[in-house]
Amino acid sequence: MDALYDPAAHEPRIAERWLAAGVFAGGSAPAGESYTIALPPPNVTGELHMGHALNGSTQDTLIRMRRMQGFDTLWICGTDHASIAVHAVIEKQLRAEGLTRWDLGREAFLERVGEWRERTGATIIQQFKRLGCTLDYDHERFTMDDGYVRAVLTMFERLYHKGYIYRDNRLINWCPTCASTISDLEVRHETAVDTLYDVRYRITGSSEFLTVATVRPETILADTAVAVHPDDERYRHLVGGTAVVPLVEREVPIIADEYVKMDFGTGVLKVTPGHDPNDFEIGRRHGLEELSAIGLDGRMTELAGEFAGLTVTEARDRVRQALSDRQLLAGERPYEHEVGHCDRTGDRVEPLISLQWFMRMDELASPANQAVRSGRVRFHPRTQENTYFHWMDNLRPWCISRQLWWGHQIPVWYCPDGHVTVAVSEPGACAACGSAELERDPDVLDTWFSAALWPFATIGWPDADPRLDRFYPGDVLSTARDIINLWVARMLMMGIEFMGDIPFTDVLIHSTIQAPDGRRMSKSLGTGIDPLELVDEFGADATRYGLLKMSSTQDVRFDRGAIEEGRKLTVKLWNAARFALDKADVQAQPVAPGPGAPVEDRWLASRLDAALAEVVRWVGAFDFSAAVKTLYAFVYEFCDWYIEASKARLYGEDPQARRDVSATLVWAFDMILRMAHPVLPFVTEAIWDQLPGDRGLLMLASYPQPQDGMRDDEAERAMADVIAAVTAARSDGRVRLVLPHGFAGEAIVRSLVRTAEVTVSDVATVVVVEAASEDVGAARAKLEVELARAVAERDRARGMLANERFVAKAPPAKIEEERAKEARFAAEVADIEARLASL
RNA sequence: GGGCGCAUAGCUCAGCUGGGAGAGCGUCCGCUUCACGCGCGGAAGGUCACAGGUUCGAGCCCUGUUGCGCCCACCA
Repeated sequence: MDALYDPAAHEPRIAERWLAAGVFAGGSAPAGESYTIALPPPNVTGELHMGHALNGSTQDTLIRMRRMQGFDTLWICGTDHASIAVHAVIEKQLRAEGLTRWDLGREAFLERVGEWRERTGATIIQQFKRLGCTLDYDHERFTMDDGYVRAVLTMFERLYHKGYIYRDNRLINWCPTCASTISDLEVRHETAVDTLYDVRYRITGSSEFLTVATVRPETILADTAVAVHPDDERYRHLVGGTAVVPLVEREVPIIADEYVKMDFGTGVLKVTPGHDPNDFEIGRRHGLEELSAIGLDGRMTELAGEFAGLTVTEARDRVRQALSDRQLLAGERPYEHEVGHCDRTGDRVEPLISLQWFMRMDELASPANQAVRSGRVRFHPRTQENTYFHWMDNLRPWCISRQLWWGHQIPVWYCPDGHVTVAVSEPGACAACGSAELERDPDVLDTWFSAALWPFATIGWPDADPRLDRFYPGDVLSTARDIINLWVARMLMMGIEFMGDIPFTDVLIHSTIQAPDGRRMSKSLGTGIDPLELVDEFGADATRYGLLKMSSTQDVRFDRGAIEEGRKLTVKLWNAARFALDKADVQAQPVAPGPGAPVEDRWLASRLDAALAEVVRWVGAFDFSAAVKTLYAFVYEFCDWYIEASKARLYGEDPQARRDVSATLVWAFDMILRMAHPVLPFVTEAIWDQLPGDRGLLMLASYPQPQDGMRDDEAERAMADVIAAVTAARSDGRVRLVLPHGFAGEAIVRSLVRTAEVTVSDVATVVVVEAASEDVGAARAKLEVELARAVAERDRARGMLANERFVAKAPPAKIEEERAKEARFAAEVADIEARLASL
């Protein structure tokens, strides 16, 4: 074995071997239960970022452990076409060339997207391989491959026929740069400081005015009412009358609506159904006309008269000026409020009325909601369920059509009479009138519409596929918190609707790793840290370890030290293995220490089993940080104590002792490598590789079962004493050891002699009393230690019982507990005293 | 505007149903080269954000304050 472990020299080679084994497809363990995870599909052209690396590490740890435990595992692999995100990237390139997507036209644009995809490729999938992720690469899916498109269109058709999908003229969120609608969830609200203008509306048949406040004077041109609160005494007499909209001189009704806040400004609201979500609702309630002064091109429409053709910002200034000129501007002041922005482009969202496709989700939501409320689907951490419920309880129609080109084109055809035909493949004739003159809806679907099908469209749906029976419903969905509603909620709804069952039972919401300074990791801020650079520098194992250690139920700051710790652990394991391979008889059959084995061997078995049980428990509870820390602590304990202790026998004269300790060491490595493999797959496989005999791939070996029979309290206690005694001796320079009989601690002792700068003659290696010691003094010392400990414990219990208030007020059960403790310690003390006296 | 969460050692974080303040890194001291200096041992370092309250007892429960993060949201 190489003296230095160089991850770069081993990891790619090992990754190749895993891939060649071809066992990631699912179905590799037909006898076992299935265990399925669907990878959240990264964007086609994405690069592996910290979130992917963390999520990949957690999912791979789960998959590897379950595979080793005999489950038939499937980790679904693939990428997302990311409609709007890809548009944003390509159109930015085009802008740099002075072009727009319309200059190219749909076909050329899509060609360009194709080329770009070709060039940047699905590198992210390669990067997952580098991290050691055992995804089902052979069945990689793409949300726009043929089968998947058919699934998406089938879903659209079925939902249309159920009446969940419909076309409507409603107020939608319009992103001017995308030139498309976006959904409510794609709107970010940000604080902005604008100007609030007070504008005067003349009351018809009067010389009086009503003053309304608005931050968007240009929308006055589309006003269709003025509203007051029904209980507002000041204006009650005006309700039913009309007012005149400034500039356009349109007479509009004065209406009463509960929505109006009496205490805001003058308590009078201008109603613009065409450009404001609230006003839209008011308009629908009162049957108001819905006018548009702003067009889909972001410019003022014909309705705006003299302002037609201006951009919104230009129009705002000009309208302000015009109002001012006519003495209709009563005031203006800075105003801080929340403004919607496009999540992708950062543009201010323009609320506009437009004919779009919508999906209502209330009926679909109810069983999905129930699945979580009943606990069939559990979020980890649990608190994240609030996010889910809050959204699910307040669902509004989802605008699913996008005026984009890259994506699933809506499977709807219109005939000249405007009839609608919905079909998965192009129909020959209009379903209503038989006309052959059909034109397909040019719009595409929201990316999240197709993503909602991911857990089952990837394994065969809508066809009958045996994999659907085998791997659906899946088990775990691991993702970031920001797409709980965008994606997780919709997968639950669609899974229940189309598959009749939930797509997974556990939703892992992993932490967001922030930059070391606490800011969000982002390319644009320059705060990003490339996980691949970490892999290059520290190795994939170390990176996985570090990310898992950092992972938590809340956001954490990136800590390079955690990755370094991972590297230390990797190297430590490697070197420990090198020791065993060089010094022990590795041809020995692995033998678990039995009852007659030396105390340090029994201690090792006990500790190893405890650590194993803990790791299994933590991974099962999705606490990867705790799992990984347990592993680290155990490996160090093993190296610092067991390996040191083993040297006495290994380097000693007794051939039988040498054989025994070799058998134990080989056994320990066999166990530790299996145990650590899901977290540190590469280094463990590399070591496994060098063990003698044909063992096959460690990846495919079985995961050890914790066994209570392994626990050996006596050995644990004995070693605890040794460790305590050695530690104390080391620190105060006095070396007075109390060692169990047969304890092979000479290496430690030798080391102590050097450390403490004492000579061998100062060292008393003694035996424990249980071993029928010939050194009574040492045995007495050993018992004294035990006695002191028992007395200390007893005094602690007495401390509680001596507390009068405790006795007076503590619950009886607590007091009982303390009494029992005291009694137990008293008995122990008596026993030890008796044994001391007998010496 | 509503909701959720976080403030514990210089740094990054653990602390389960309230009864002994922890880990890793860093610092300091010492050791060592027969697996590993990517090593070994030890030490120092914390009125657990602040102010109240409940309790015999609070890092943990309650109230408030301050600072930070996130999610949701149709008040011009």
